[in-house]
Amino acid sequence: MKWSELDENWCPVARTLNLVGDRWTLLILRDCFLGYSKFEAFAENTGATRHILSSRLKRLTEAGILERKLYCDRPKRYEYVLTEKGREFGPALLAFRDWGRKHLPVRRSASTARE
Amino acid sequence: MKWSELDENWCPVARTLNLVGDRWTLLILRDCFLGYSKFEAFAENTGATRHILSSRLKRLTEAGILERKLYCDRPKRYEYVLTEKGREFGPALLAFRDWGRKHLPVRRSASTARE
DNA sequence: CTAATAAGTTCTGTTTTGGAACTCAAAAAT
DNA sequence: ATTTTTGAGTTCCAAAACAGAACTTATTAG
Repeated sequence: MKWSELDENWCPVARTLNLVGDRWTLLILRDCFLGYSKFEAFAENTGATRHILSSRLKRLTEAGILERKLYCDRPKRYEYVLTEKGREFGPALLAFRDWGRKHLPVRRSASTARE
Repeated sequence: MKWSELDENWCPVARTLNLVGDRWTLLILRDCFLGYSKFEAFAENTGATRHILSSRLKRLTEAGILERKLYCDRPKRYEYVLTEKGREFGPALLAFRDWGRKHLPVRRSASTARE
């Protein structure tokens, strides 16, 4: 089955997955909720290659989840910010976070006391 | 970055994605919540190839999200059922469902009145 | 003039995936 | 008694996606 055929799937979970259900896309959205908006920041925080980042940001923008805004005119520089539609995806990420906190604790070396 | 390096990621969202953050895995879990448990049912409902299904079920089982149970002795037949850990993933899927219902309505041909 | 920064694009080699066919064991149908 | 069917996978190959690094473009800073 081609992934794109899920567009018209009767199941709203499947339709959602078709759009944002891949590894990097969800990490990019996490970054957005953490307040990041720049290409370089996404690259650094998610670990995605610039290649993939580029394709995912394009998709999220076309889907109206992110908006590509000019924040510097010369030279042209763009950033990506959540739209209302994108912000409403927050609960899904919180559910992931909560489940991960509870079921996938990280054995933390003393030096990395974050989270 | 290798995906497996996310195992020890400081971010619980990233750790969760490492385990279940791919297309087919989440559809399989959806099926589990809908009450399906058989290999053939997953194959039919998700549209995943048997190849991928096999690998994802293995991963979910090893992670303690599903349990592989013998339900027929001769011939040997196994089914996959959610563990408590797996059931607690429900809220995440509900969040996906809700977002999909709201933001990705399907233009429905009269014949497919479901959902 | 040279280097640095930001946001990408291009290139190449490795992985993962899609799709179909095949296996195995036992039961049901002809 | 053979053939077909069922369920749960495994194997094979071509096609698609991905990782990593290098390159581009525009402009400012040293």
